[in-house]
Amino acid sequence: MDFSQGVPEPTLRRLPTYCHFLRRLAQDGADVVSCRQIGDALHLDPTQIRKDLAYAGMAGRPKVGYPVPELLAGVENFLGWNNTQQAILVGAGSLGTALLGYKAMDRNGVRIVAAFDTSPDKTFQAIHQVKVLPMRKLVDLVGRMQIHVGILTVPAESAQTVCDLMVQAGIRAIWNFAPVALKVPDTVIVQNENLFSSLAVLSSRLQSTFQPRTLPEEDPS
Amino acid sequence: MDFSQGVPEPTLRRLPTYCHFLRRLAQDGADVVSCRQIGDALHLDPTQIRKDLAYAGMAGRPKVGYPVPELLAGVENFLGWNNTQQAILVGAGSLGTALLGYKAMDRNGVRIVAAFDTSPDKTFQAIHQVKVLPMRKLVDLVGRMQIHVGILTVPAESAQTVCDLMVQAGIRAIWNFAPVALKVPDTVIVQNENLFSSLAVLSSRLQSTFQPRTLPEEDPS
DNA sequence: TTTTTCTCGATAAAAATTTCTCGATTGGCA
DNA sequence: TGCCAATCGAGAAATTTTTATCGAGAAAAA
Repeated sequence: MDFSQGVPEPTLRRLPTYCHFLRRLAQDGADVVSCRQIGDALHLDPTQIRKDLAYAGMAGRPKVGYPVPELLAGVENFLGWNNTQQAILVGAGSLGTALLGYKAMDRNGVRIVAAFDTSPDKTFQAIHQVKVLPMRKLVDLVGRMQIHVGILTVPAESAQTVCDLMVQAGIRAIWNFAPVALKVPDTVIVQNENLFSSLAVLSSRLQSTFQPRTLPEEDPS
Repeated sequence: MDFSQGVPEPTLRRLPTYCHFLRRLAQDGADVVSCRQIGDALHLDPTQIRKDLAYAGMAGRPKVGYPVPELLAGVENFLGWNNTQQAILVGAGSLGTALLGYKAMDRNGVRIVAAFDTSPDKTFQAIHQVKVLPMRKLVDLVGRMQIHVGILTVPAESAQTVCDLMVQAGIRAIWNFAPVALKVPDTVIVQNENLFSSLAVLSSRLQSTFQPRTLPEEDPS
């Protein structure tokens, strides 16, 4: 397996799906699982799954498959989900609030320890048991608690400003929900998440079922 | 340009980003824009942008670029954002609530006209001006209002059941936030959105900056 | 024990996507 | 007018990702 280029992003994106499925399998008490089974359940090609798992360093046994507990632990470990990263969230709007409410976050490698917002209505309140603090506390808290992950759920206009603040505070990785290309030093990782990208794929596909985009064979002019 | 295979998904995912940028340009009163400019702003390759725009059927002029208003209108039209689809949302949890609060949804081709939830605490309330109804009203409302888009923000356990209900009601496209591979007839479009996929890429990358995954050159045993 | 069947692992082929190259077109400027 | 610089558009090349093929290993069945 070629690791020189790092693990492909599509592989990384599929691994959490496997985790979720494996957790359920483990709960049901399954000992082993084959790529075929995973593929059937997840509508994916077994070969691809085998390759993804190989990237994560997992090996199986012919005719048997992979031992479920080891596989789950291995993939979670590979994704860094066993030593949970502490994170801060900036922007306690509706999306920010939703993320604060996600209990599952803990089991997915990230724990939000504090939120920040500019609105005085929100600061010093708690949302889903997480305290919301004013922005001026950010740099100090991040530095003191050695936090590496920042979640950015502010409007597009303020995204770069907040991003700069995060970088200044020592944040190493930013999960960015603002539809903006952030400028950061190349020591900082930015992972963009744009919900509307996904929605665009949907509505574009839906539209083309109504009026298929056909290319004229010959120009009939 | 080859349309026989349809528009590539990566292209579709980038188009909304262009829209967002173009809207700001249009507000600032820019007449024309070149791929270079867009690329600089969005950290993308100009050639790729040119190709994406060509897929959307847009043409520019050498030395000048693309006229901003036409380009914006053209891309929005291509994405089906000018004739907004009505949608229902099922699962008024924290994520569902966040989506209901997204004012921007309207400008992105989808308007949520009703929400559904099993919890009696939530039904017949309104969240962000959208009424929450009990599940039993779903089939009738979808049929009566000729709604084609369903947004699925329920827990994994109930996702397939709700999905079946949507399909039965006549939904043609499902935006699925549950980490489950839904089974649907192949006339129905499913667009999966898994926030944790994105988070996994982030945490995996972050982890490898701490302890790079190196492949041993030679086995030193 | 031998055969059959299933699954992994590695390699190769195919497909999709991104990046590069180059000629053509257009506006600005001397 | 004629040259220069910028940009598009199309095709080629390179890269990445997915899918297919095949041999080997291991359990189950004969």
